[in-house]
Amino acid sequence: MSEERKSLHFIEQIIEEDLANGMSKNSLRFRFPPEPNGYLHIGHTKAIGISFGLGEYYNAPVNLRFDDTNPAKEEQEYVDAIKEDIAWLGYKWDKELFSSDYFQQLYDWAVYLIKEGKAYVDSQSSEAMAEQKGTPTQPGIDGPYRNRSIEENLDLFERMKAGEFNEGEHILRAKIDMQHVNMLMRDPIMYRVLKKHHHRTANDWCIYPMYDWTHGESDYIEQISHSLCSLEFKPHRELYDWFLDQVVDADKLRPKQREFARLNLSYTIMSKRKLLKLVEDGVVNGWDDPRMPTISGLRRRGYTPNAIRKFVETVGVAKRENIIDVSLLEFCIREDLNKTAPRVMAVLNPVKLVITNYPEDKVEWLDAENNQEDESAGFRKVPFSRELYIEKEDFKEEASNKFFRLKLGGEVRLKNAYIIKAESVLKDADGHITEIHCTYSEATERRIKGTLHWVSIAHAEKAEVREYDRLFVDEAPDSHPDKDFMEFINPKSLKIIEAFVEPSLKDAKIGDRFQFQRLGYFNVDDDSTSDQLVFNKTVGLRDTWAKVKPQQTTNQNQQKQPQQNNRSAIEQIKSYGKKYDRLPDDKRAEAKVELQKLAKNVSYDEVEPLFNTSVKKSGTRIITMITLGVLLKNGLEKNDAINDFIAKALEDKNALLVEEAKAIS
RNA sequence: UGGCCUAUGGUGUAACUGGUAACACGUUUGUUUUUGGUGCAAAAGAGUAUAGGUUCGAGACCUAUUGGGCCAACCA
Repeated sequence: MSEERKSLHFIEQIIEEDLANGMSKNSLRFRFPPEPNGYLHIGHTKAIGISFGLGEYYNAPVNLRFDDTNPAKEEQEYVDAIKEDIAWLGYKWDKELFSSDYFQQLYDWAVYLIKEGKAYVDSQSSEAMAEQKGTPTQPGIDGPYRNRSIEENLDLFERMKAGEFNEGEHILRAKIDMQHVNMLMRDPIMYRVLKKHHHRTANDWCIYPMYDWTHGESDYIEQISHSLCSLEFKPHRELYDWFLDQVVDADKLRPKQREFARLNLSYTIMSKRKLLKLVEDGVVNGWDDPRMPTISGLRRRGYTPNAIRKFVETVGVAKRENIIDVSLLEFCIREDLNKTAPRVMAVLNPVKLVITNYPEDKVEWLDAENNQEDESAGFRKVPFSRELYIEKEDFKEEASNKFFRLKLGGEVRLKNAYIIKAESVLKDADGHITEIHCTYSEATERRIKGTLHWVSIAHAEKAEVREYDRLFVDEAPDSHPDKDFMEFINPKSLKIIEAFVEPSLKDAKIGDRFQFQRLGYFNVDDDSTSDQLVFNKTVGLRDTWAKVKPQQTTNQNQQKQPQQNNRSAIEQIKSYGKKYDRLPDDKRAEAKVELQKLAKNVSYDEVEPLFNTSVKKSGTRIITMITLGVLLKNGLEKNDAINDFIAKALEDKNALLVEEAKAIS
């Protein structure tokens, strides 16, 4: 009946509008333009998801364009890695292109601009140019070379291209306006001399175009309809349009740049430069370290393309700064893996358990369900014997009845096997438990509260398990102006464990994903070999028990109060105004106390404007009255404005207001 | 001493373009369960930064204020 209309995000709305205004659906075309100077990270997946997602939604082509205009930083290795990552995410690009494909066209256009008197060669030092450029609040001034003749500019530019000059001697600038309010419009640089080998054009060029000169023109050459980028490029739009104005043909499609807020994830960083530092300083073991927020890191960690795509879809597209909680990412991967990952038993922190009434040489191969979420997953056999490992955490000699696990005299179910009862323990000289002695019962139909996972010691495979914690201990490590992000590195982000896993895992292949029951999701790491299994912990299961038991620190998201502490007292008082008269009695009393405290830090000048508050906003008038009361008590003299305000309040319909007014009249 | 962008539960996004705030995560509770997982059900949590205005009616429009972000690389 009611067609479920998916609400469109603002970029889709812009496109819909363009379509409605006559743009053909066939001319829709997008692009994703990474610079091949590093690996793609989770932040890029948002940009990828938007452009490629739009391509899928409108059935329009999406180009993959490498923005390779700075040979000093770019390498083929990164080109290859980026392609691998995008393909892994499951997106298909239409054409693979490079900005360097357009170097000749860009050069020709630059010559044209010079001939039109819209570009010139500047021969000053970068310092001198920076000085003339002014600041955001101060206009720039024209440089001495700004009015060189067209002939001289043409000659110089040609010689720049021919390699006659060293880096830094000359540059080509657009001639726009040195007084422009937008810094980027103050004669931006179009070309610089760079005597560097380029990963694709080798030594064909020794002048390279700058981003602004390249990007819009490349979009135009490719006939990109909507060029989407992150918010920090907003000021570039004006220049993007200016450069386009110089070359566009009215018959051809003119690209539009639009900007969205980039993705930020709590407890991590997204800057390529900073990620590179983590790699170079050996904080992590490479770009694909499972702790890295790179796509390759997440892949190695065991994340699935589906989960990442779901995540990007869930965070949405808007224009305000955001920090998304990692718990959302974790939710997405759990949701996916829960449906697909085979269940398996592994013990990470073992303690030996002996079933005293089970024959010593007996072995049973029991049926275990592979995945109860997936009927087709079937069953496997797991070996059961007299001596097992269970998790240390799953046994306590004594515990409250909130503890559903094994305790002396208590019963518990062994997953896929029998019910056991703990009878006694053996301890070493230090009092550590070395063995738990139990008896078992084959009557498994009974209701039993706890179920434990286990492995048979004789049959278990040893495996290395790598457990990861977040890389940073701060929610936003690179947002502190006075502190370096490296200060927040979590020294315990990697924990290597010798674990025991059930024998069916012997044949696990690199990349295989499992749920270790009751523990979490794990995948087989690239380092795994035929004699040594290595697992990464992708993410733990949701663990409501962990919240109940006394937590020893770790970085729990401590509930932070709405940070109004740094807001001024009057601002805080005002925020009470909205709700004050709707508060229940007890809360209102508390609020009043708080208000009176805040009022001590408020001056009369701050309160007076509130006297004009419209009659219908009684809450604001009440809090104003209370604040005023405090001021009067502290020696403020009544004046006409105050008397007026009180007099009006006394006649008001609102009983609370009348009451407060009476109190100080 | 500027310009541009932005402001909705703890977090992220919605609100059919002006009709009284919804969805997801997170949290809590109940239930199911041979995973303290999953599933199912429910609850709490914002009155939309502040003030003024337009309007019968504003989260949405206008004005001012406040907070946050971006802009001065021969980087992208």
